Amino acid sequence: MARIKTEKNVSRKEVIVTKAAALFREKGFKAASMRDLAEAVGVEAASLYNHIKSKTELLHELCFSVANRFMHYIDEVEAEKITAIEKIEKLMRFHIDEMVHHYEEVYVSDREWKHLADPYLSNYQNQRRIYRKRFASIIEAGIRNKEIKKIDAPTAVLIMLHAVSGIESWHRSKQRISAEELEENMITILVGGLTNK
Amino acid sequence: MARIKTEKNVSRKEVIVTKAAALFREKGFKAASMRDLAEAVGVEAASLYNHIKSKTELLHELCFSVANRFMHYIDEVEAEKITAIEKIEKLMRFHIDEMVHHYEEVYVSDREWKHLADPYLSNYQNQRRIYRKRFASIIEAGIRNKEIKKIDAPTAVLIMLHAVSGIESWHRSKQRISAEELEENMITILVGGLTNK
DNA sequence: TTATTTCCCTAACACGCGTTAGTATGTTAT
DNA sequence: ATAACATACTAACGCGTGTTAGGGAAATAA
Repeated sequence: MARIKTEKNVSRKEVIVTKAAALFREKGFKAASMRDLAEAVGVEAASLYNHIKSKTELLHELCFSVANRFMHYIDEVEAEKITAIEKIEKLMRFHIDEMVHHYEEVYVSDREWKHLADPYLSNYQNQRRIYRKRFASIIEAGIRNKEIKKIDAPTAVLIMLHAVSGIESWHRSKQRISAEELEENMITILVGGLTNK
Repeated sequence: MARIKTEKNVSRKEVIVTKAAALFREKGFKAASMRDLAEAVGVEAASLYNHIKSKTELLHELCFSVANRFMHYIDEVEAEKITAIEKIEKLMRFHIDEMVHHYEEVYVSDREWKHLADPYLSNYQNQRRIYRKRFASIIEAGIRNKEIKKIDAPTAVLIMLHAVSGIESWHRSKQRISAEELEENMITILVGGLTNK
C-alpha cells in the first residue's frame, strides 16, 4: 500500500501543500487536477482528503503563508531607523530572496490568488492593497527628503513588485547567472532608477 | 432570435475574440467557459462554433496577434539610427502603450500562453525567446559604448518587460493618474535605472 | 416570391472534475 | 497479541466542461 513519505517534523499535509505549489505553478490552479496532485504525491486522489479539506484550502494556505511573511517583514523594516532608500533596498532584497528560494509558493500566491473564494479573496486583496500603500509611503517619505526622484509613488511600487516576478524567467532559464548576481543587478537597476542623481 | 451585433467592418468572429480576451483576462483561460463567453456575446454556447473552430483557437489568435505586433515594432526600432537608450525608450513606450490601450489582449497573451497546445506553444515560446534576445542585444550595445551601466542585459530585459505588466494594477485601480503620467513615470524609473550616471 | 446561404437554437454526447462513502491495510499504543 | 487509530484503497456521485448533430429562423440573392 502506497504511503506519503515524510521526513522528520514534516507532516503529510505539508508534503501535499508543497507538491501542490509546484503543480499550481506549472499548470495553473484551475488546470491542475487533484488526480495530478495525487500522482505527484504518490497516492490515489481520494486519499488526499484524509489530510486536507479541499483543493481551495491548498490555495489558501499558500497565499496566506506568503502574504504573512511579507507583512511581518515590512513591519520590521518600517520600525528601523534607516533612510528610505535603505528601507526600499531591504524590501526589494527580501522580495528577490523570497522569489528565488520559495519560488513556487510565491509565484502561485502572486498569480493564482484570483481563484480564492470569499471571504479569503477580499481578505487577500485587502492585505495586498495595504502592503502596497505602506511601500508607497516609504517612497513618498524618500521623495520629501529628496533621497528619491519626484515620481508617482504608487507607480514606482507597481514597477518594483512586478519586476521581481520576472525572476520566474530566471528560474526557467536554468539560472544562467547566480542568485547573488541576479539580486545585485536587480537592485542596481531598480533602486538606481529611484535614487536622485 | 438572438444575433451577434456587429459594427461595420467587424466580423462576428472578431466580436467573439474581443469578448474572449476580456473574459480570459478576468477569469483566466481555464476558468472561463464557453457558456460564459456565449452569455457575454449574447448567444447560446453552441452558436459560437459557427464562427470559431475551438476554444483554443481563440487563445491562438490573441497570443499571436499580440506577438506579431511586438515583433514588427522591434524590427522597425532595430533599423533606426539612434542611440541604444533611445531604442530602449521607444520599445518601452510601445510596451506601455500596448498595455494601456490593448490591455485585455496583451494581458492574456502574457499570462495565459501556457495553455496553448503544441505546435503553437513551442512557436510562441520561441518568438518570446528571440524577442528577449534582440532586446538584450540592444542593451549590450549600449553597455559597450558606455551609454548604459554595466549590468547583466538579460536580467535588465526581465525587469523591463515584467515591470510593464504592473499596468494591470493601474487598470484595476481605476486609473488614478493619466496614461501619460503613468508612461512618463515608468520611463523615468526604468530608463533612468539603466542610464550611466 | 422563391431559392440559397448564413446564423442560431435545442438536445445531447463523452469526459474529466472535486469530492464522499465505505472498507481494508498498515502503524502505534496497551 | 489486541485494541485503537491513521492512512490508504475502490467505487461512485453529481456536475460542468468543450463540442457535435440536426433542424429551424432570418438575411440575402435570384
